[in-house]
Amino acid sequence: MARGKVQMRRIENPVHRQVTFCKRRMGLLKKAKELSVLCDADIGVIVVSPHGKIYDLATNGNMQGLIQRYRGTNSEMHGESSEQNKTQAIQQEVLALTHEIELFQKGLRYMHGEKDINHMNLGELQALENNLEMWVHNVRSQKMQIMSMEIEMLRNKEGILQAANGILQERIIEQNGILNFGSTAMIPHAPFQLTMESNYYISRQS
Amino acid sequence: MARGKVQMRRIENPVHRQVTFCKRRMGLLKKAKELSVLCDADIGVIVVSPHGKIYDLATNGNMQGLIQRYRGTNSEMHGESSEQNKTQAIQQEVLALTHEIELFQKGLRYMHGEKDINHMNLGELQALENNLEMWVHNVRSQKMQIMSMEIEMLRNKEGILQAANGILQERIIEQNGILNFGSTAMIPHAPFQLTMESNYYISRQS
DNA sequence: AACTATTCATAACT
DNA sequence: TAGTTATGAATAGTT
Repeated sequence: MARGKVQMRRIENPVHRQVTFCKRRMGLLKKAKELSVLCDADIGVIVVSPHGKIYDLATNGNMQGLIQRYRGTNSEMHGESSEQNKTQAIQQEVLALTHEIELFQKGLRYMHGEKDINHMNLGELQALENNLEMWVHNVRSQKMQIMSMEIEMLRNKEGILQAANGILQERIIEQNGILNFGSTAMIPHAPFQLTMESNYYISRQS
Repeated sequence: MARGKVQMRRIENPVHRQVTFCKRRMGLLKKAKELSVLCDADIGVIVVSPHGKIYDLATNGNMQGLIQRYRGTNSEMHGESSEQNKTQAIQQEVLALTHEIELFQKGLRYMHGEKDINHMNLGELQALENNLEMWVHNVRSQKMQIMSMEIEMLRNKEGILQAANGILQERIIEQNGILNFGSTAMIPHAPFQLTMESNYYISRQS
């Protein structure tokens, strides 16, 4: 927000990230307090740093009570027959999270092949991220290169055949002249039509 | 903060207070999201309006897991522990699954570009999954199809030219016979060599 | 940690 | 309720 617009993505430089974390965390908590005072609202903020350190703010000084209220509205299962219901709810949560993980696995499966992403740490994932960009690019250029070579080879062959064709026609005309044949109409032209647009498909792909 | 400095105390005018609550609440949640993205932090915000309405944000999409972690560090504040003891194993499982999801999110981050995967719901993730599979497949088959058409066209052309070549050579031989020329050695064969392996590059890519 | 040049958030207004 | 604008606040990059 100053000295240049900031991109809304993870700050890669660890020092910058740490400094920004400090500054913005303070700003966030300040904003929360202000909102609480100005509008008489009850606010809780929990911030977990990348290293697992927890910072929190509860404007009424009681985060537990806030969490109670939160859980109360989001899963009307607090209070009465607490234990069994809570266990059930948490089990459902486990189910939901497991399902979510399966979705992620599907999303990732196509790109990591044999390696089990479950056993990759953050560093490996970062490396994977970098490698994938190159991977996609390399596979495509490899395929492109192979097919381009094939096309070039076929075009060369086409050129050779055209030249041969021309020479042969010339020779026939020449021989026709020697024989004093009245016409060259016997030489079929239609099958030798070579004016089709070779670059049509290639140019369309750009 | 605009059009005059605001006093940091409860806004008495109910209308002003409600408007400010709306605006600042949105601002607070935005700031929380930004901090989460920029610094790779995990943030939960709970806002309870004066009328008891609850607004919340969990940057990892899972407030429960966040609360679990929060309680983990402040467990001594939790009072009666029978409940927690009986569900502790499951809660830890939730924690582990939440962490696992975070890893997947990081692994996936490279491919969604601008969109913040932290704020995508399951439906959006499902759509992303489907789209990615189609995306990779479509781009590749599109390119493959175009180049295959080009190759096929060139091969057809090659076939036509070969046929033409054959016919022309026949005709020359025939005419040579008519002319009673001693040999056909004048017809150059080398440039017409057609035995090179057309499928070499194509077969290599499989 | 302190300092600005900028961008951002928002109070008042429409 | 939503949109605009003048102004104060937050903060990114720098020292």
